[in-house]
Amino acid sequence: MTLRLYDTAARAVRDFVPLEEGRAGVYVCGLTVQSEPHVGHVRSAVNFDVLRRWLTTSGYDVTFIRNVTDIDDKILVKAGEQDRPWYNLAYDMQRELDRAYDALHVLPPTYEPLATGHIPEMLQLIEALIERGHAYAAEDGSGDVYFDVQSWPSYGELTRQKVDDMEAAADADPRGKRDPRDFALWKGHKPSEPTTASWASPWGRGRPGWHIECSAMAGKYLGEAFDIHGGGVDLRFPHHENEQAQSRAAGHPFASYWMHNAWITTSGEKMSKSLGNSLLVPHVLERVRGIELRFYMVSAHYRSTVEFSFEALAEAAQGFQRIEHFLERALAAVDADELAAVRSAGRKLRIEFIEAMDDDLGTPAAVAVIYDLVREGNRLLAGDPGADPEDRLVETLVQVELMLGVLGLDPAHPHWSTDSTNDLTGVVDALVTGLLEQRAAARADKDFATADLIRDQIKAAGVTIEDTPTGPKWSVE
RNA sequence: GGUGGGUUGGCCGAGAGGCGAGGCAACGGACUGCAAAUCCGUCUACACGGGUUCAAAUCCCGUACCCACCUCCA
Repeated sequence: MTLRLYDTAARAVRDFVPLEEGRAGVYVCGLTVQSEPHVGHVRSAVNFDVLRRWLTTSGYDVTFIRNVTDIDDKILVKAGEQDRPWYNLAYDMQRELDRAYDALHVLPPTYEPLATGHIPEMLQLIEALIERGHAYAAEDGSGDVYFDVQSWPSYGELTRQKVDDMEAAADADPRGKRDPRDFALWKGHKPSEPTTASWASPWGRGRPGWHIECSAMAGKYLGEAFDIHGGGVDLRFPHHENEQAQSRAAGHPFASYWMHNAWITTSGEKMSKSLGNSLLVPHVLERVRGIELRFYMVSAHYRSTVEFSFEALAEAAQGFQRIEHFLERALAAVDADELAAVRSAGRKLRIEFIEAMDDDLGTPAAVAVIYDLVREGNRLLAGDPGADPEDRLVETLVQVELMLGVLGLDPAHPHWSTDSTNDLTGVVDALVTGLLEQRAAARADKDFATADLIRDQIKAAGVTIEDTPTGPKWSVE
């Protein structure tokens, strides 16, 4: 069984064959840090985090690069509107983004390059393109440098478009362009823009075009040829098409596989920045925990559009809590030494889970495998004692832990430890325990009215009581 | 105009020629003093119209509606 991935360029699921055995180089387009991240942005990060984790689990030595675009038109415009330096805005938003990634346990990439830190690499690439006759400096003195689309016959190959069918850029102030579809590699400095947003180049001061950044950074950290390039569907054109064109025109084979995650939509439409604050990550995290939001995203396939709703999110959270609940109960029921022994013995993942993940990261099917095991485990917990050899429960528990871990969803992982608990646990425990003792006394006297009253009061405070064979347990809702 | 994707049960969400994905909700049962949690069971769906096939949600043709990209976008 080998890993198969959907390759946008081939428009088909293909066996993953790395350039170098045992290693995988992945480049994912990160964000332009111009505003706070919403759930859609984070979906991409979660999807590719799952890819990264699965590659690692499968034994690959993964180099995972995700960039930050920290200079571009919008950053300059927004910073201008807010009357602050553009680099301050970009840095602020970058930190917001980091917080959002962290809240969803998106692992830090191997390295996260900034566009502004790689100007020399970009200039080098642009010069190579000019030498090879695939780029030219505008003759209007603007200092712009463009990629010459007509000079590269396979332009459009990634998205199967013919140059002649493409609509010319509407903004096309044709200026120094030879063809309206030519795109900027380098943008000459404009007097209206801050000088801090410009760098010296053979064509005068200026700043890089968007597409060249990724080509330069991918090349620097992954080499001229690497395995997987990812990003959101919208990036296929023009961004990824242009990246590929300019990299290949410069003589670099570039990416072997192209992967694109689908959107999270609202009301059937793409989530755009004009939607306001309701879907910003911190806002959504007021309603559910980070691990629940991650579970919601992982429950859908990365290439399927997800219609976001708080109802669906709450449902997912509900479902996840059932898994967590099983974990808690099993952990309490199982012999600690035996558990430790089984854990350290290094169990293999269930074949159904592996097959699901190998099939183009079939996380929905993988989650279904987890639920099947949770049910199995619950049955063992509920059922005929004596009939069950306890090690089956231990095995089931460890399997569930393993699978959740692969998906970045193990609630026991230290990363999530601040998520649900807080310093008041001890205080609440003392209070609730006192009340539970009163309830127990009432129940012993068959005074159920009083017992239920106490339970209702506790519940009203947001604490749920569960009677177990070993006595009542409480948990905060 | 060109390109890519979608329409699945009350809801979410997989699958991609034959074996009832899974979850949430609801209902019935077991358990419980009653609950909660858990288990068992019920709810047999694939936009529409044709076609291919022993067999179609899945393939083919057509229709309708929706979304995305071709301008910044995860």
